[in-house]
Amino acid sequence: MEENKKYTIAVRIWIEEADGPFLGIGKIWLLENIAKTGSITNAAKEMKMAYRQAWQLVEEMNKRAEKPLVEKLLGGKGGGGARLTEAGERAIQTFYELEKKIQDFARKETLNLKF
Amino acid sequence: MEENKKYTIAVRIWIEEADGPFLGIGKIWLLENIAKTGSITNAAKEMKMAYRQAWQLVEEMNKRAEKPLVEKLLGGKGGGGARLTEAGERAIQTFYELEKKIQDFARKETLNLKF
DNA sequence: CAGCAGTATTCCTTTTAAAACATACTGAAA
DNA sequence: TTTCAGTATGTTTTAAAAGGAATACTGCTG
Repeated sequence: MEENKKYTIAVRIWIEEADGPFLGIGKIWLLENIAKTGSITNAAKEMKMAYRQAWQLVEEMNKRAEKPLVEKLLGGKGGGGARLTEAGERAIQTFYELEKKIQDFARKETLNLKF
Repeated sequence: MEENKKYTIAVRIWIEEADGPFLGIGKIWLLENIAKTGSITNAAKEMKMAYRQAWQLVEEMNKRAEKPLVEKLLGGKGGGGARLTEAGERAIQTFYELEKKIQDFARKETLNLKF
């Protein structure tokens, strides 16, 4: 009798826009952490990511979405911060809904993979 | 009236095994090119990939599949070559079937993405 | 037994991406 | 008008991955 390894299917989704990949799980995590911490700086720390990169991702998202997903507050009490716009909140929801549907479907389709 | 950008959903699937990602579209292409050209060398050329890397991918596939996906012929007329095993042929089929099902489903679920 | 073409394998260079560093700028509040 | 924490941005360093070069091996064939 031959060996019986276990294989599973993995699915990754992201949103494409005219200029290429627009929104995947990485940016979604960033959005969530911005919402949670109130700033890009702290979100980046939370994710052990450089502020610089986090900031660039936010810039890109805001430019390529129809309206900004993150509102940035410059200067003032506490130096400022960042928070999600309505569109930002919706983006998270939409993404996870889509992801769940597709992954559930994929799991259902997977039985007895052999290689 | 506001801008109306077009967003689409993209899906990528791959097969996981105990030690992590096992088989994705890249290795599938390699398998196809080996089948088409009869050798790893020519498959690599076709894909503008270094022989070295192609060879490593084949090694990995063969080790982690229950049985080898590629049969390698060493020396002899024409120096040898490589061809797919039954399991290799089946892997390609299985992968594309799964991919098509899931992508079709994803496309159906996508209407009117807004960000 | 020399030639050949592809496999097998090591080593070194190059490219690229990520991370780290540095430094202005902003504006509310004490 | 100085402090402060976060945003904004350029530069440099480092690390990792990709690529290329070189060499040995294999076994049929003329």
